[in-house]
Amino acid sequence: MATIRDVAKKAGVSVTTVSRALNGYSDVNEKTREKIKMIAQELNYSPSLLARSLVMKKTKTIGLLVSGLRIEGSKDNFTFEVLCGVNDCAGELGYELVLISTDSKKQQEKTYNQLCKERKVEGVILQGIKTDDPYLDEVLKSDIPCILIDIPIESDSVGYVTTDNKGGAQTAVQHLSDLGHKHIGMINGHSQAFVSRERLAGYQAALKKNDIPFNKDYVINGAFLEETAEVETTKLLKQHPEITALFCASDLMAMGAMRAAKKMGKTLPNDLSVVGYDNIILSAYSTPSLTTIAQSRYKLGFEATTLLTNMLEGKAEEKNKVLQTTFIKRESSTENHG
Amino acid sequence: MATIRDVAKKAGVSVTTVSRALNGYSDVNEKTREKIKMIAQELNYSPSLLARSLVMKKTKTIGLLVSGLRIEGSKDNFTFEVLCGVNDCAGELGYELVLISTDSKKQQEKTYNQLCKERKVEGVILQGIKTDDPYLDEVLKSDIPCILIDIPIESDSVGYVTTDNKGGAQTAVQHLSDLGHKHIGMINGHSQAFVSRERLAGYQAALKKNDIPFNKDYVINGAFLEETAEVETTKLLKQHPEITALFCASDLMAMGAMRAAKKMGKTLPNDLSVVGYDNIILSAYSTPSLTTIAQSRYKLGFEATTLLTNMLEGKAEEKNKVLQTTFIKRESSTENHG
DNA sequence: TTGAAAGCGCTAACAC
DNA sequence: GTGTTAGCGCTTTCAA
Repeated sequence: MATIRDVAKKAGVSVTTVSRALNGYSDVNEKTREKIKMIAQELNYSPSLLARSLVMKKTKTIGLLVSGLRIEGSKDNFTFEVLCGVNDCAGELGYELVLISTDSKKQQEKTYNQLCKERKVEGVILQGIKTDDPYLDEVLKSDIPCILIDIPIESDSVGYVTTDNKGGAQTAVQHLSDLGHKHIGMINGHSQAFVSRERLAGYQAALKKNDIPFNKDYVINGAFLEETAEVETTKLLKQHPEITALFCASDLMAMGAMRAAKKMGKTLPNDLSVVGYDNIILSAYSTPSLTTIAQSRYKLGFEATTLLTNMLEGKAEEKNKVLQTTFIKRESSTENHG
Repeated sequence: MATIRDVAKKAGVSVTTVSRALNGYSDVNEKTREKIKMIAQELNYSPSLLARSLVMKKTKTIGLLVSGLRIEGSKDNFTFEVLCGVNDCAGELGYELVLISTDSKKQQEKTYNQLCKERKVEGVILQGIKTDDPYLDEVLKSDIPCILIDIPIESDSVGYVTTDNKGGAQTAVQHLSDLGHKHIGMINGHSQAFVSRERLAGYQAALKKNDIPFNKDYVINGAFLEETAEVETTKLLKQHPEITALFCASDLMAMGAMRAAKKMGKTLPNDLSVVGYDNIILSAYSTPSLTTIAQSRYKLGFEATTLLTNMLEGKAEEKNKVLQTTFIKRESSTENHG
């Protein structure tokens, strides 16, 4: 591995000059610069980002900290699409990206701060964390700039990006109401998710607006899991056969819910209208295809990175961003025939 | 940020001792070690991996170099699942993971060697690269240890991991033949993919074994894209209405092929049997669900990492691994009714 | 069992 | 314009 010294020696100049030449400083003779560039190329030299970071105390690196990076994630692709967004934005802005994944086991070994300081990431984007995760406290106490995805908390060093979950949910339920449904159930995620609370609020708001009384027995948790949603939906529909429509807090749970309904002998969407949330790939391919609220995970990642780098570079802008959702009508919702 | 010096000062010892104490060397008084550990914790000290790597000339970091990390990848999840496998294995073995993504634009700016040397990755896993990509030459010339995914090339510093593509394809086509199909088309990927060549070989082998003549007009390329496959399938089926079965080199293309058939008024699987390759999530949810050859992208990533770290640690083992596939029967294939 | 000193590859004051 | 020097935070000889 050629170092800066090798280049300097061969060019007959000092390492300083090489450094300056290669980094585009103006106070260096153009001829010298050319020569140095030539030699650098000859020697196949590339500067060590390590050494540079050490002396500059800047790594130009951000970390994407994912809690629970698991293969199951491929069903909704949340993490992957966020990653794409982060990667694209970071790339554009010249930041390196390191992927930090943790799970409860790892978290016992290393604190959030350790994880970040070790690798000298300048800032962090946090995805997939529950509101009762101990890391969240650490994040808020830490002075490492951080953007939370889908957790609307803000502090000096912490911002967030999320979508208009309440609005999205409201749109979904309004749609069902517009179709004439009066008995609308909800399959929510879990209480440790902000988005679940918001989506529930949206559900309630829509009911209220349409003078439909809120019945708490109509709302169950599916843990954002397809299987759990299937099981819970079966229970719900058995207990409340008057339900003709379901709003699910995720498309994946909607898949489970639809399967449950089918297994009970219901015909979709005639016997049961279902609206999901997310617009995952599957939702366009299922039978019936799923009416849903689309949110762009990619944008979530991209905007998170924009916010984070703004923070890092001291640009005094907003530290949070709320993205809008889009309603997508497909086959799984239809007029109330009940 | 507390440094090793801060700890040393507070503990009243030299930095050398702190280093030794914290890194578990035996030649340090246990009492001193305890004291140092205490103080380190107090100061919230975590050693700078940067500085350590610089002096040790070891980063314990591997890079996952992905060519074309794009949101479209969420349809087949190839990259994501490989990433999960790499991440899990790297985590187990104590390696850091950096994600390096390139595209043709970036490649003009930086060579493969630059990309890797800059970040001081000790080894690389390469995914998503075509056989005519200029990076591939560089990889083979470079002395940076590298594992290629799905490109069976080996050299001193290069190994690979792939699946038994020929065998998988053969199984798929044998299945169609067993169902009585005589006119079996193939939607292949593109010629710049080794897997395409292998799968074609498997297709031909199965035909031969069953005394079905090979007709090159029956094989078309769908570029591994759903839309292209749809367009090309339409042409193929119009030109050769005698075809009753299709083997597709990817599930995604199988989706396109099925859509094409449906649009032509065919009933699936009665008018046309389709077998895919990959076992992506979608294949279980489509209508009809897709018979396919399953390959584990996760294992691909995991095994790649195992091979790579073995190389890095000088363990003289095989530098390649071929994983087996699994045949998965679903609804899209049935007996020849033609 | 501990410490002093050198050095990893680089950048940045400060001279000249 | 260019070189000298110091130092980023750490590990590792070599002495003591």
